[in-house]
Amino acid sequence: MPTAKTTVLKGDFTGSYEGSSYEQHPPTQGGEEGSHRMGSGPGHNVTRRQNLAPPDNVLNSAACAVCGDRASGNFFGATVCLPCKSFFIRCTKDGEPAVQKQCNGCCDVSKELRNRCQFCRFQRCLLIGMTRKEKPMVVHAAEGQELCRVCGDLANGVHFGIFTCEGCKKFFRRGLKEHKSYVCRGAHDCQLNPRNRNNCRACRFWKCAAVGMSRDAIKMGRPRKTFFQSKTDEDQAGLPPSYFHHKQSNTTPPTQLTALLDNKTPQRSLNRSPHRRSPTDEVRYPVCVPHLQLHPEKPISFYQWATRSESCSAGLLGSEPPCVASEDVGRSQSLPNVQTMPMIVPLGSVQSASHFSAQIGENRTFTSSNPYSSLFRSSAPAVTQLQPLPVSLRLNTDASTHSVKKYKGSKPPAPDAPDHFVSTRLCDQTSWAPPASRDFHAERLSLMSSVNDRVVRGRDIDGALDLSVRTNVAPSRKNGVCPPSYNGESPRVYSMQPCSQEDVVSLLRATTTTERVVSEQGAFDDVERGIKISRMDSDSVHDENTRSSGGPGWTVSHRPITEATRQFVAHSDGPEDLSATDKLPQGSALRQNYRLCENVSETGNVSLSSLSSMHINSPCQSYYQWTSTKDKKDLFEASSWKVPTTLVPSLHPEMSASISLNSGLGINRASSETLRTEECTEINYFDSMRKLSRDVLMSEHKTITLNNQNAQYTSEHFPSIPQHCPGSLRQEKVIPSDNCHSIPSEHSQQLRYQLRGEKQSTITPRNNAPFVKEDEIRALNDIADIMHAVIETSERQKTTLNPQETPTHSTIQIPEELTQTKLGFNLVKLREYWDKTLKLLNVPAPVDGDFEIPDIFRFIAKEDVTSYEEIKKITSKKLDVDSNRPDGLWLCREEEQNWKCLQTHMPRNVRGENRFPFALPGVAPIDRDMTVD
DNA sequence: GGGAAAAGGTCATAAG
DNA sequence: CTTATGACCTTTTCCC
Repeated sequence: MPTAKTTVLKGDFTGSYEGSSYEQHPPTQGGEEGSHRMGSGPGHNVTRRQNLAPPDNVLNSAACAVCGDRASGNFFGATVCLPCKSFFIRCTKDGEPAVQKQCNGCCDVSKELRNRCQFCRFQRCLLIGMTRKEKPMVVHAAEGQELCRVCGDLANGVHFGIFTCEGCKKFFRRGLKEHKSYVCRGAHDCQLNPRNRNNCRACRFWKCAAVGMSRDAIKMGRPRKTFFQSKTDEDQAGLPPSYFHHKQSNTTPPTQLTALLDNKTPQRSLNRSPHRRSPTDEVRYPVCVPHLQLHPEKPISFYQWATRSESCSAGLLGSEPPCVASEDVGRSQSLPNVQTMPMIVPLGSVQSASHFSAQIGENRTFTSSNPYSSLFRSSAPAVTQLQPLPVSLRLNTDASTHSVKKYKGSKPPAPDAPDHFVSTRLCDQTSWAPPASRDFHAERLSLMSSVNDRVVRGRDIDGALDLSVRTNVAPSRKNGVCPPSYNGESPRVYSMQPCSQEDVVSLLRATTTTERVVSEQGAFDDVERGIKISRMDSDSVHDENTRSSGGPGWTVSHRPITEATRQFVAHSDGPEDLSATDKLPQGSALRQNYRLCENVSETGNVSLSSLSSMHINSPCQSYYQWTSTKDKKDLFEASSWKVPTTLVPSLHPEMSASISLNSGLGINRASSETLRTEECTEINYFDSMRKLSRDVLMSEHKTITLNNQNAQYTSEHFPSIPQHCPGSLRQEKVIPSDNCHSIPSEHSQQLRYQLRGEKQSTITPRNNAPFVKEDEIRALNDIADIMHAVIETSERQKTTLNPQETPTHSTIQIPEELTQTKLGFNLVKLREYWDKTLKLLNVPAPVDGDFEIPDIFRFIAKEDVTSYEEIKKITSKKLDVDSNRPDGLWLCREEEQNWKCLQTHMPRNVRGENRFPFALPGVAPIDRDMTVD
């Protein structure tokens, strides 16, 4: 029988906490930690609200008690208009209002004059009784009552195995259900109480998990009678205390659980191992303790708890990766003992976590913060000698376009918009329609020309233009407002050119917008859009149909997976089952390494570009261990985007310091080299490329990038590598050091196999690879030869030029035809270009059809391959040309799908606590009201 | 099958 | 206008 619905009187807070044992506390002054506060819904009213709402006709005719304008309803305890409601919200948003008295206190606050004096208007609000009712910070439970283990509010039962209030129950359930990935804007140490529990969802969810809420702990139905009857005091020690209220008085001494939760000294011994429990001492309810769920037969560790599917799916571990390897791995003698690995737990949980760790026989240390995150600070002395860091940031143009569109909240470009991936950033900022007054072609030519001298340095080993050529900072921010440094005239290009801190911050803001969307809306919305802001610590977007390149923070990528990719991965040393990463602990280094394996483009090329550029030039490798927003913030503050000159003594002002190589032929193959300024010539550049390519292929120990989460593993198995060797071990190539060594990939492979529970056959990851090493070497040699030919051509051109007109830092111009094509990658034009090159080199060119550059170079050295048809046959790749594309030239089917996806998915307006930005050094926070009406 | 308890659903509401 | 929240309500699950 449904009960009659009650109508709630808006703003009626009377009766809150009536009948409860809450203590009424006056509101705190100045607010509590964190000024951010989510809409907390009816949470401020605890008792069921009465049907006290006046009839609509009464309300409609009522006047605002503040200004006399027509009231819109009852808000904050008074009948007021919307402007006054908003005014009151603004005044009380961050604690006490900041309005100062600058009058005699008798100003007219009528409708017409209400904006004249904020002080008097706010006084009027207070006078009529407007108030924000909040829950008390501390709640005391009466007899028989339990407090919520998460926030301390009154619990109304056991939810997910733990006594919680209704709100936390619902909150936790939502978190699990909706795959939310919350971000703490603080230090993951937000204190939770009934009043501020909505301030930080990340910490609230962490707390929920930390106290043991879990789907595994769900106990449906009626508890067994024997559950209460067969327990001795000792056996009851670890049980939720409320269960004993059914059988005994509430004077039960503190149990292990309550003692830990309340930080009291338990009266019973805490050293009993759960292993000692008699099998007859059946505990039907999982005993939930902080970080551990003890089970009589099979105690599980915090790690096991943390890596349960729900914990992972909820993104719990993504925000602060607490572990590096699995328990199974830990049992191997040849692998690190995870029992002793430091484990990261939420702040305030160290003691209890350590306690229970010891209780079940673990000898593990716990820390509340990433012990590695501060490593870069330990090398801070060099910060005294700083020079601006020529950061090379990359944004995929198409992805940044996505970003803009999403954030702008405007429609995607019209289907007939030409060159949408490029031109949208040049489009009208609100309609996405190409303005008739603008010549896109000319603009792009101008853009390309402006960076032409740098573009050549972005040319990849395979001759393709580096993606960063087409990188720009999207004129982001909502409603078309651009980042502060964006002048609105032409797209700012961040492409192999020095960026100022302001530029970086601008880019950061532009991209973080999307990141926030990703983290807030969850992975699966964005999978549909095929967008991700990659973070090495985040797997928020993960779907078998989408791959994103892992990047140091800001790589925006869109990379659909094709069957060809799967095949490639299957025949490489990557995992056969791409979805296998789901089985790995989220946020763990292993998973990240796995993702490197997945970092395969639709061309079958393994992209290591995300590992190549930025982090090498960064003052430390900490980009790879960004585990939270705070980490990023700290990194900003510590590095100030400068690099110790002692580390990079002679950076080329434009070229950055590193040259990296994507082998394109397999994972775990990368090499890099630093060029000094005087060495930064094209010849040296390509010589280095050639050298690197051979190094990559010839090296017995394929370098594998490990981040600091692997430091523990590294130190145990490679004692010569200091544990504090920051970040990527490939750093050895940048900062030569006797202390840094590369990691044989076999070990990584070994880990993978063990983690997957598979038998490791032979550690020859390339056994099934389609090419043998010699082929690759020849192919890369040919590539290098091609590049040399290009250089020679350029040199010949240079000699014909007037020396005074010769560019000082570049002589190779982008072929004009490339600049006129979509992203410079029009296949027809590109093929023409390459045909010329190949002809120059007297290399058989493909005869027909579309082609993919990597394939060309992969097979070019195979003597038995004489036509592109054979190449296609071997690679089994198909490039579908579809006339439905606006310009009639789909690159592939995925592009078409993306295009259609783009059209069907509208961006969402996102609010909430994850709203960017946090304060960045030296830059004023973004004005959230920065809108264009 | 009844009872008990928690999971799960609904929707008014605060807040922006 | 959107969103998150949580008090209340309904359904599910399990024990007796």
